[in-house]
Amino acid sequence: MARQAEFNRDTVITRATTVFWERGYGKTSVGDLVSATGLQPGSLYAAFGNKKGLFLEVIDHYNRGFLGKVGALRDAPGRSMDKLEGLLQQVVDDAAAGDDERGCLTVNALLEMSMHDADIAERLRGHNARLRKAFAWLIKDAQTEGDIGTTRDANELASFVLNNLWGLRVMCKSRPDRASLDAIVEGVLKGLRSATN
Amino acid sequence: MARQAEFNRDTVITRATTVFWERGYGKTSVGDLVSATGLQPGSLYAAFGNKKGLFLEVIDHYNRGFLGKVGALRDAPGRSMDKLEGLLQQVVDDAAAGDDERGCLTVNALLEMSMHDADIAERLRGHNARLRKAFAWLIKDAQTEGDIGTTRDANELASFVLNNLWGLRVMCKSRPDRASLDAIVEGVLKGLRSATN
DNA sequence: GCTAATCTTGAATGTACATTCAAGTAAGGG
DNA sequence: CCCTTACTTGAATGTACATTCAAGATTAGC
Repeated sequence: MARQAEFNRDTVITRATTVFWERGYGKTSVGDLVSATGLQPGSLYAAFGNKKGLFLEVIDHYNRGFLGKVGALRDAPGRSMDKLEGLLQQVVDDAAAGDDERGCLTVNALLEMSMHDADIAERLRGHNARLRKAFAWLIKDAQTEGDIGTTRDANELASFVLNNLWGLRVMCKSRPDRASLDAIVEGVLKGLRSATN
Repeated sequence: MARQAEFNRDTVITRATTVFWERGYGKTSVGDLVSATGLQPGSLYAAFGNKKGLFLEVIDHYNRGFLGKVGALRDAPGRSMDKLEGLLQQVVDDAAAGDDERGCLTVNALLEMSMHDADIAERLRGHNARLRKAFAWLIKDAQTEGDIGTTRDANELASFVLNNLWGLRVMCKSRPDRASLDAIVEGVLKGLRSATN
């Protein structure tokens, strides 16, 4: 009965993600998005409402991805403590390689936007809460496996881990040395483990 | 031989700090700065070159302040380990009060600008390095006082502490609960202390 | 009280931007 | 093959902004 859209929504979101991630929200112009996605302003606005609408979908998509990764890790075989270490190590590797000066889209967005846009702030806070819960599950597993003591609450320990993850996402912006990054991972693991008793 | 300036440079910088801190660099217009400082565009440009020049002076001023605080702490009486805990606790108190959703001007600026402006990025990296050194001195003191083991390098442990400080500056943007914040401080202290042996 | 030097004022300049909209284009049912 | 419905195009709109500049104001030495 009507003409069908020529673009694929996921492809557009993925391409928009790259631009927002590299430039931040404020510095990304609609023109940049037009170039990156191949959609003209009219189509972009018809599909996403406005720049902010597209951005919200972008951060949702991004967080679903990361959350999925942590969830999948939980189902994978191996000790949970090793999985946690592996996750941190991966962030450290990216930071050390200098590839990832972009940091984390969520952290970038949180710092840039939370004071200025209540909708974006709320969305990001929700994502953070879900991510913490995912880490808490992993920590609970490590507690039942005996690698972390049960005297401390898993949710609170998850906040400690998350805090260091966010820290690393800030650190990577100032090209830190490898030894320091390794010391951070070591510090986190000791901070977790020493609750064993 | 010539007319003298009517404004006080430090006052202008302090007022500009407030605006940049609340709004970020990109969202702060020169108009905002004109309102906040009382200087007209012409005077502002004569005194600081441009918006970026003023911002550079603002972050220098801000960091001198924080660095001075850590330096003064070192000369104060008491155990260094307690001083470190006190510093973290202060950030936690601010975050828990919800006063300080502004976070840290340096962290905000690092995330907003490091990818887009090499001058600002370099300046901030320098400040970070100096801050880490200040923490390393405090940790060295704690090592000689016997509260932290000497098997691990003080600079690397300082990175771990700094990492958590940066993390807290991100955390405070999503209104975290008190218990989690306390758990973070506890995690850092255990991560440091467990090196004692 | 004149001159030279500097500061202050605020309107003007030019650019970049988010968003809108009217005209053109495809697709499928009748 | 026509009509309805929806998508696409890209120029137009209006606003917000960083920076400049010419005209006026203030100081200190002479």
